[in-house]
Amino acid sequence: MKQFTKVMKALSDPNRVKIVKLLQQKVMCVCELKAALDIAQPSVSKHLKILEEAGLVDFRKEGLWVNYYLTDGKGSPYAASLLGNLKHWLNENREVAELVKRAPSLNREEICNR
Amino acid sequence: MKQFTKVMKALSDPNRVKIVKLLQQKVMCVCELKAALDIAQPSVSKHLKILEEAGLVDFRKEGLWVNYYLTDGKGSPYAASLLGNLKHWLNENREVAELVKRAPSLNREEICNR
DNA sequence: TCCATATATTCCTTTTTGGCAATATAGTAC
DNA sequence: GTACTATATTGCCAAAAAGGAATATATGGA
Repeated sequence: MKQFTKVMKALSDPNRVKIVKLLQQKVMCVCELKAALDIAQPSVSKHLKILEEAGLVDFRKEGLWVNYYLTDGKGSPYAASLLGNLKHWLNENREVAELVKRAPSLNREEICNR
Repeated sequence: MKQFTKVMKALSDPNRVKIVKLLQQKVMCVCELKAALDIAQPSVSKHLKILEEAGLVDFRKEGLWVNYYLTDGKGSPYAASLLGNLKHWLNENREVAELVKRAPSLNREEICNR
């Protein structure tokens, strides 16, 4: 039950849903997500932790950067199912569409360190 | 986006998930759900309203009773998908299994009015 | 070693949520 | 009309959650 409600709660926040939609495009570090969402860095970190604990995202440390990516859902059938559905859900949403369109042009070297 | 997060939020609370699992068994009134969940009546009503606004449940007034049932999901593709998945999800959960097992023996005439 | 950078954690504030008691509303029976 | 019952709404409190500023940690380079 807890495993299920964690996935639901993780996806009940718009910024976390946006993070998922962004990570569908490419692996991203915290400061790229911060730039895309325009919220404070600690908020991004906190959201990512919630998504991670729900089994929706995972990360790899690479140098100074921490690269986040969507899981394959192996850790949670609920996460797997929702991630699958979210591949096509919300693509027509204006806000999401704009975020996603801008995602490829995000460049961490330009964005971070300011 | 709001339509989606509403469904997620509605299903992020254990008592609301239990209500869905109970309504999979049969149409139930508020006091039956109150008895099954062992929480106060206003809490049940509030949970039901949240589920209703997410498009997960609907109701029919019949005399004094208000009978709640799961929607067919026509109102929301997200609700439809989750309701579909919840037909098989969580059936192995101990708490849910016990609730579901007891659901058929709930008798509103006996339970209410006390 | 010291400095700079990317991220995580802590702390605090504001908002939201879940719970219940009390009250209001709606329907039924008399 | 009154009395009774099922449910909804209101009001309040405590706990949880989201936000950000400040601080701590970790890594890389001089």
